[in-house]
Amino acid sequence: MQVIDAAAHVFSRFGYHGAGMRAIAEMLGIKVASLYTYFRSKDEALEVVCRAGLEQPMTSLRLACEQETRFEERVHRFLAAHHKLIVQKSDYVSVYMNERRYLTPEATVRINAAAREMRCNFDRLFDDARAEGKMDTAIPSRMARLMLIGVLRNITQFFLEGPVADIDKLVWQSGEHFVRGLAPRPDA
Amino acid sequence: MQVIDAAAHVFSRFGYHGAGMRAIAEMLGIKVASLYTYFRSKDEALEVVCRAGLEQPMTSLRLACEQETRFEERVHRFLAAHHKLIVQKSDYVSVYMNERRYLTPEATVRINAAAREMRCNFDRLFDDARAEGKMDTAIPSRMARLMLIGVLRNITQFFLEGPVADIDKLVWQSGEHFVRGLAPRPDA
Amino acid sequence: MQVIDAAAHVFSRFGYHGAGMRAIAEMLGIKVASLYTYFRSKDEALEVVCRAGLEQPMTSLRLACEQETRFEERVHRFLAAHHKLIVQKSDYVSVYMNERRYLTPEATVRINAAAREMRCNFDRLFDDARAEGKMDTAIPSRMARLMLIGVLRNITQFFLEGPVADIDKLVWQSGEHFVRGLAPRPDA
Amino acid sequence: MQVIDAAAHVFSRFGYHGAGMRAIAEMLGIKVASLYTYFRSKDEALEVVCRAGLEQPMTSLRLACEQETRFEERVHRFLAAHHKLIVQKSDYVSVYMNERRYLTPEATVRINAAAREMRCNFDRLFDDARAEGKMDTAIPSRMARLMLIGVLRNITQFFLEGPVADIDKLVWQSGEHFVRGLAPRPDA
DNA sequence: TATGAATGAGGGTTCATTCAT
DNA sequence: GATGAATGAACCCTCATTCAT
Repeated sequence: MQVIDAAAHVFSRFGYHGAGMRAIAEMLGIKVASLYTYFRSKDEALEVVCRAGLEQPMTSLRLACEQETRFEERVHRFLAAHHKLIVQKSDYVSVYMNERRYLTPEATVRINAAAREMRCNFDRLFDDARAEGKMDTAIPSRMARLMLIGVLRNITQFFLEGPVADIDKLVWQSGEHFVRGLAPRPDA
Repeated sequence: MQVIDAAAHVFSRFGYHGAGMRAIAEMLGIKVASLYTYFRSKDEALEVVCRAGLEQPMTSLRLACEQETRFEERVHRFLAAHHKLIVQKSDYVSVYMNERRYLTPEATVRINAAAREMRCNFDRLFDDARAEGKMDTAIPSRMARLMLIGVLRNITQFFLEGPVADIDKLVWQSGEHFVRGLAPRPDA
Repeated sequence: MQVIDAAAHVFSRFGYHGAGMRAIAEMLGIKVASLYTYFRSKDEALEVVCRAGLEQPMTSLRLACEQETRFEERVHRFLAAHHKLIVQKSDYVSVYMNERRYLTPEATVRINAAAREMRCNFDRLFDDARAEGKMDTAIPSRMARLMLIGVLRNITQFFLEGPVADIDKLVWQSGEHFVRGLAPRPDA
Repeated sequence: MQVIDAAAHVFSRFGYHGAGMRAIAEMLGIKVASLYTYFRSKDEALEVVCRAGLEQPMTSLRLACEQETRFEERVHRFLAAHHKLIVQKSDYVSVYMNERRYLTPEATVRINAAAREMRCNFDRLFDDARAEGKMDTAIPSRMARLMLIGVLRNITQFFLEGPVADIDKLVWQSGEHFVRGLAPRPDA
């Protein structure tokens, strides 16, 4: 097991402040002092995990947009990819979502720079949707973005809180719900 | 300032494990040892805060359902009440949302019992919506509930992460989006 | 035994970096964590000790100058007082002499401010000596001061390095030597 | 740069306990583990540095005594040589003076054996001075030795604590003061 | 009610050192 | 000769908690 995976897992499970270096070390079967061969500090470990937790969904979004042209399909594909991602790497995503606020100020700046790129990708997605006539023009991209992130957060959180039986269905219906909610009013 | 408010604020700001009794005491202008006059342990303080953070939204929901009959209005009123609530008491809500996982196993049981009551209120809301013809019958109540909780979480989180300029608009559009997404397909 | 005495003793014996909080605690018969009731950090403890180690010789010098008028007597009285001081409080003096370089930059500034006052007292001593005709006018006050501090350092160091048999004699002869060395050339 | 020079520099700058192997390695541009190719342990490095720090002044003293016959000149030459030495190799001298107390007991024994030889050289210097009529017969050689060592320590310390403007003058006047202070009383 | 003092446990981190490569 | 990885021990310090006052 990779050292950084162990860190992600432990941070995800116990929270950054609730997690001890000891727990990470034990999970790897090494001694605490040895961890410092792999990262300089707990802070840094958090940053590395957060960066991965941010970049993986970014990749999902980019791929979904590249491989699909229709808005609904893009959304569904993005959410499906995200679902697959959290099944395999939920730790990273959940740490990014729930623990990034404990990043060092400097690390926050660095992470935010990367996050800005993701926002651009979202905005492009919604611009395209509007061009397709799939999106109520009264809804600004920013709102749509915040709400889609909310969907992500929701899926992730329910996945983490305990095994949700039909999470596939939750994912699909969340996507469907999101798309429908965005659609222009039929009477307009 | 109330002792429990201070605890809520500190837990919200630094996370349960990131928060020290010292921070709570300093906020009240008393010494750490004095805190134990007000609660038996840090654990207990968390439970009290979480309970309040759960019950206040419950009240909002109950009131919204009592005072309104139309589904859309109920949702908007609920979200508006929630918005008002987090402006005043965001600490409690955010602690319930983000820190309840650090509750003692026993406390978790107690809190979950209360949470079950809220789930019932949600289910009634959606049963009524279906009766009103405002909700796609293919969507189970449970899904709708999870998604509405997601909306709550989203609003709360964005409020906390920093002052969102037009949060009123986010609240209203989140409600509108939620309602629309739930609506039966026009072609059905 | 006072907590700060223990710190002074341990710093003096093992050096600041060679000394552990454990050693201080053991000397007092308390646990390490309890030390932090008395000072905020090891840094701060060093500053307190250094301050005392600086102020006590300052007092000796002031008293010697107040109680005596003749230069030689002032020097002898000062050295004798210093000798008495290091018999009782050698720890403080030696820490000031040997460990003050490990002070925090901020603490260094604070200590140096106090040290400047002592330099003034020295300068006054030598001005008087010159007026008395006891001092070669070719020797600047600053030089004389540096050399007298050297004498202090010497006495202290020999005291610390192991019991010097006739330290009284060393003190007296150091003083005598210092005074004589300063005297104007007889043929001048 | 020689490995032992780096050790001397780091020990001098941070103190033996304040210095880490890492600092020495970084100064040489190698990794910590590689240091152990050059010495067996930190202890041993300290001993090597101390030995050099002791032997170099010994050489100065021997040369000064060989090349001069008059007492005053010997002292001045010795101090001048010492001054020149600390300009080039202050690290070694300062480590010997300030850090030798952290030597292993066994190393201490070895160093002290070498130091005894230096004491003999001093004693010879003062015996000659007395024969020349340059030294008050009431002052034992041992006292004179302790005081001359004090002068050395003083010069070294002031040099280290920061650039002293006219250190040449301090050196010369220290020597002059030392010699004069030792001289027999004119009325005797 | 309030607190100063004390503490066991544990926090993250650095240390000097070894050893297989 | 050089080093990455590993480690036991120690580092300073903070933690939540108790208790006599």
